Amino acid sequence: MLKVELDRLKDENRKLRSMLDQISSSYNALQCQLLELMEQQDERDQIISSGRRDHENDDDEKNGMSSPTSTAKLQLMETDGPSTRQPTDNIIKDHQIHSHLIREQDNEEAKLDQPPQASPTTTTTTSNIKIKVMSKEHYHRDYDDDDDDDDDQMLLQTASGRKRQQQSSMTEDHTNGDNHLQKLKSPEQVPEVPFRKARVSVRARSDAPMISDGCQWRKYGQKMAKGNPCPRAYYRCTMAVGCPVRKQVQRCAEDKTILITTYEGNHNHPLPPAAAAMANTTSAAATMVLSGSTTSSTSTNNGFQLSPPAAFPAAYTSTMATLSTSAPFPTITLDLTHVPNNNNHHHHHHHPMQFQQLLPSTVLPAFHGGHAAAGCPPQLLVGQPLMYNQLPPNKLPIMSTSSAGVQLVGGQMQPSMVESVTAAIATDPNFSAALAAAISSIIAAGAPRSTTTTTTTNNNNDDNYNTSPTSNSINVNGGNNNNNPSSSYAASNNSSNIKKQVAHVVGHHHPGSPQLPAQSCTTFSTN
DNA sequence: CGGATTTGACCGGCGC
DNA sequence: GCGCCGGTCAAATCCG
Ligand SMILES: [Zn+2]
Repeated sequence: MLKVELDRLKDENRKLRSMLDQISSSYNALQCQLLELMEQQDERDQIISSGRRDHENDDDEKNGMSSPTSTAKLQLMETDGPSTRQPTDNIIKDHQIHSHLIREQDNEEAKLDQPPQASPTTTTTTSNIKIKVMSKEHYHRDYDDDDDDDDDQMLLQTASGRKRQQQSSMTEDHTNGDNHLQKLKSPEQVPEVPFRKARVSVRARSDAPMISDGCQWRKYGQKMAKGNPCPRAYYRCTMAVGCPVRKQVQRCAEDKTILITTYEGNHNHPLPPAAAAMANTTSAAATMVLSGSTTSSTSTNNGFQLSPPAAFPAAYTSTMATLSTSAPFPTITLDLTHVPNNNNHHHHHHHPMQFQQLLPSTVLPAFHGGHAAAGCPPQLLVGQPLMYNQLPPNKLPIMSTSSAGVQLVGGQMQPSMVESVTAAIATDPNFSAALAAAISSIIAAGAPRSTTTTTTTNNNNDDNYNTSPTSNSINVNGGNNNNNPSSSYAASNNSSNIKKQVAHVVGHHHPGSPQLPAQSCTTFSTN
C-alpha cells in the first residue's frame, strides 16, 4: 500500500517537475528569442534604414514571436508549434526569400562579429562541422508507448541519470530529479527509461583545454576513458544554481588536436548571448542532421550523409553533422574540425581550423548549450526544446531533397561558420522539420536513457559515404574554410558569399515546420 | 575565505 | 554474482 501510494506520489512529483522544467525552459527560450529579436531589430533598423521591408513584421516582433529574419532560428528554437512559424514562413515568402535569407545571415554575422559579450579569447573560426547523432541502434519505441504521451508532454525531464540519494542534490534542484524511480519504482510503470537523453557533441580543433561557449563550468570529475590515453573531464554548468547541463571534454585519441565536447541536458536559465548563438548554431546543425537522418533513420539504420553539393565551391567550410543511432543514447555530433575536403579531393593544405591555439581558451562562436533530455528533443537556446513531438513519427517528413540544402558553407570566420550553418539549417524549414521528425522518431524509438558520446573519427575526407560505424549518420559538409588561424575576424569575406549560397539552397526548401529534435543545447567553453 | 580542482571512492548498469 | 565501466561525489587541496 504505502508503496503504491509512494509510487503514485513519485510519479506525480515527477510530472510536476517536468512541467516546471518545461515552463522554465520555455521561459528561457522566450527570453532568448526576445533578445535576439531585439538585436535583430536594432540591426535592421540600422541596416535597413528605410523601410523596405516593412510588413507586419513589427507586430510579430513585438509579440516576441519571430521576426522574419530570425525566422529560421526561431523555428529551430521555438518550441511552439508550427502555427507560429507559419506566419513567419509566409512572410518570408512574401519577401524575397533569397534576399531574405541572406540578410538574415548577414545580420547574424554582424552579431557574431560583435559578440555581445566578449569572450576573453578571440573567437575562432571553425571550419567544418560535422554533426552526428547517434542513438542507440534502432530504438524501439517500446517504451514509449507508455510514456510517450506523457513524455511528449512532459518532456523535459532531464533525465540525468541517477540521482543520488541524499545529498544536497537539493541545491541542484529540480533538475535532478530525474531519476529515478529506478530504485523504487517497480519496473512497470515508469518507463522512465524513457528518458533517454540526447547528447550533442562537438568536435573542434583546439589547443586550449576547453572551448568557451559562454557558459561557466565547474569540473566535477575526470576519468580515463577506456579507449584513449587522454582523460575525459566532466563539467557541470554553474551559470545557474540548478542547471542540469553537463558536458564532457575529451581529446580525440587519434588526433589530439581535436577536442570533443559533449553536452547533455537543458539549461534552466537564459544563456548569455554568446552562448545562445552557439546554441543556435548547434541546434541548427543538429536539426539539419536530423532532418537528413530522418529520412533514413526510421527504423533501420542507415547512415546518411548529406553531402552538400560538393559543388559549392565556395563553401569551404565543411561541416558535417551526423546523427547516429548507435550510441546508447542519441547523440548529435557536430564536427568543426577543419578539413576541407571536398569530396573526392584531397584536402589542401591542412589548416585545420584550429581554434586559436595558444589562447587559453577558444571560443566557439555560436553554439549553445544543449541539453538533451531523454525524450525530449533538443532544446535550443535556453531551452526550449523543440518539440518534435508534434510530428508523429510516422510522419517524418522525409526530405528527399535532403542533400542539397544542407551544406553550409562556412566561411572562414568563425562566426560565420556557425552561423552559416545555423542559418542554413534554420532557413530551411524543411530541414528543421525533417530533422525534428527524424530525431523524434529516433529518439522516440527509444533509447533508454543512456548516454555516451560518440565521436566521429575524422576522416576527413571520405566523402560522403557514411562512415559511421553504427547506423545512420548524416553528414553535411561544406567546404572548408580556413582561415587564418589567427585572426578572429578574418573571415568575414567569404562568409557573405557563402551565406548567399546557402540561402539559395535553403530557399528551395519549403517552409516547414521546424521542430527540434531532441533537446540539447550545447555550449562550448574553454576555460 | 570562498570558489574551483583534484582525485580516489562510490554507484548503478551491463555483460558474462 | 562478479567485474568492468561510465559517471558522480565529496573530502582534500589549490588559488586568487
Ligand atoms: Zn546552464
